[in-house]
Amino acid sequence: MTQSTSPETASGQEALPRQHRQYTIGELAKMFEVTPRTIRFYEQEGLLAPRREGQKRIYHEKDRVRLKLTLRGKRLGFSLGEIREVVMMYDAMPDGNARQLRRLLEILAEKRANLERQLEDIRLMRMELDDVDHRAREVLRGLGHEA
Amino acid sequence: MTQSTSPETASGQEALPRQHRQYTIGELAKMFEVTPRTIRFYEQEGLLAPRREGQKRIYHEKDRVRLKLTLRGKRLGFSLGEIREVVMMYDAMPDGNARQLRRLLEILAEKRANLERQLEDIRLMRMELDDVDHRAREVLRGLGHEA
DNA sequence: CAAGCACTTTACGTTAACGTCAACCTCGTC
DNA sequence: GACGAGGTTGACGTTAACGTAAAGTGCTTG
Repeated sequence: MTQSTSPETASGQEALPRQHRQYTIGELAKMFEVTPRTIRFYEQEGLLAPRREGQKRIYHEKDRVRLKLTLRGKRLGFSLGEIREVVMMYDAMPDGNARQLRRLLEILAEKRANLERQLEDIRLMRMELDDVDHRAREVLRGLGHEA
Repeated sequence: MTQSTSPETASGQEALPRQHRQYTIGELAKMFEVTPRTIRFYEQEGLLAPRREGQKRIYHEKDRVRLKLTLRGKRLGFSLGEIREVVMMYDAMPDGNARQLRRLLEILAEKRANLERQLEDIRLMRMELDDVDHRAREVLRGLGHEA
């Protein structure tokens, strides 16, 4: 179940030249287990900018990667706004002026600091989980022996 | 600035026996850089249960630790509900029945899995930040030389 | 051609996690 | 005894990140 879109979708795609692969909104949605609504929302927030073919949105590799990064950022607790900051500046880099670039470096430093703190938080949280786990198991053992 | 409450607050506390330390809501708030409102909200959500002295809330070490854990959980993206699940079950452990304990172990496993994924996310995110960083620096160097 | 499916826009609804404001107590102190 | 610094309880406001429902477009399939 949940076929996902890895096996050729039995449409007109054979040994696709890779990189030119296109996706519909529904395909991307299944791929990442989000709803189309979410994807449209990210577009509205300036995180994606798929081409249009008539009305319909057409997504390419670049869009897919962006979505992937966006979701990863979300899992790490970044807001869509923060994610946009980095992603957009990254795109604007080649012709970016010095001020923009420095600003980008600043943001990156912030993010990195954030990640480091999260690492520490995870370390601590793990220890506490271990602790609770041990206690729970011990109590369970106790229950087993007494009954 | 931001005196925080580490130095004796010049009240009636001298060489405090540690552990019996009490806190007002405002003290805790400053300590953790949250507002009193936030702390009251956490209480309302069942995450804290300070004693009362008349009207006023009095917090002890245990409450402080709980708040600390709660905020750490938040930084890791857990919802208050999730945090409550673990914290409350932890408190109910000693006299917990087997089913409850097993349920607790389940939850812990979930949380741990979550943390592992976050670790991986952080690893990847770091690499990408490094990448963007390098590119930005290079572009900056280029700008310096040409002008 | 009618039905069904995937897509579209528009717009209002929802939830979590607080912020903000009003109106009130209760100290110590000037 | 007025006052300011903290504390208290409502109660309503706000923001982010979507969910959900309505109403329409376009293809292809029985």
